[in-house]
Amino acid sequence: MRKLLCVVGPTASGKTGLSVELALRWGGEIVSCDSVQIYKGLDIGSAKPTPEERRGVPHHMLDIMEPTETYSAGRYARDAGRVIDGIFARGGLPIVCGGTGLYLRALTGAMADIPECPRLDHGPDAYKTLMESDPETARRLSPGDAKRVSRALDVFLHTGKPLSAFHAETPAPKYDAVCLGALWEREALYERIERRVDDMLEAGFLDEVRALRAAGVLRGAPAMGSLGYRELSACIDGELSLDSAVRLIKLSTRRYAKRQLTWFRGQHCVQWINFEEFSEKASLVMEKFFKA
RNA sequence: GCCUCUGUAGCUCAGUCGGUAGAGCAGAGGACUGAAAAUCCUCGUGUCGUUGGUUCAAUUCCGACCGGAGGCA
Repeated sequence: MRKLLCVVGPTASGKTGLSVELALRWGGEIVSCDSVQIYKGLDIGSAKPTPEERRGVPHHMLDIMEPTETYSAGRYARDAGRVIDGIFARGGLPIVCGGTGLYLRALTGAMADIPECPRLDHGPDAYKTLMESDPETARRLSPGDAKRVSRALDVFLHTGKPLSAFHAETPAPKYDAVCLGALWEREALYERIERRVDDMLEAGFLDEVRALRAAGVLRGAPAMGSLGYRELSACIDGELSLDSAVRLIKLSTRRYAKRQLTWFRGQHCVQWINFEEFSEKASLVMEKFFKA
């Protein structure tokens, strides 16, 4: 199984800079693993690397979707997998960089092979229905977890096969992921988050959201549910003051970082490295990476 | 200076007709198989401002003191 180098961590942990450093030093290309940077026009608020930040390193999986389109972990696995195989084919070093845990799992850890299933509205008794059609999945899920309950029903109704059955046939992983995690003390990370939100506003985040709206991207569009875009849309529509919007963005971003930490802590492939020591420790890791 | 109100969890506040207390928010932990920056689950011990008194027992009643807010001079 092919080894795949990944740089992971919570938002604002400095993944972008670290991965570019690695790429410059070892001749790599960046494959973004970020569910928001996928979208065109979501630049400032998604902290998409600018041309200067990319420092001439090729970046993939950015700006491939319109903000009105729906993307998915499955499509990411397919699209990014093709890009990575292309890099390998020409003898390059792909470096996956991003904080979207599910996309990374879909890419490296394999995902059940399930056909596209249209999304349906299952009404208030969705959980009860699932209990009858796929009790195994129902037991696994909380009745309040509307999205997963709904997804499980979509799969069952469209394929006639319970989601749990698909999961049981999940294929083996495609890559052997070697993940470097950018480690921060919680408090320091939260400070970075707050400062970065301020910087984003300074850089014209609000205008970016206005421009998207003006271009016809509705509030309900998939991309607009992202952190910051959601709150600033509410602000533009007069439902929030800018101050409270900013406060909310900081709050929900901190929570997001916490969830990412929970996710990546559970991934055993992650080697955590203190951000300050990253550059020096990377050599050792890379040496080992290339050896075996 | 006098009067009134007030002091309980990191914050905003409930409450205990005397038997050592609980909500919201913040925070923490967890889950996660094609919406994932999404979605969901769990978690509340704190000298009840300090100090005397009454009482078997005081965060609760009484007094003094120390913060804070307002009112009258």
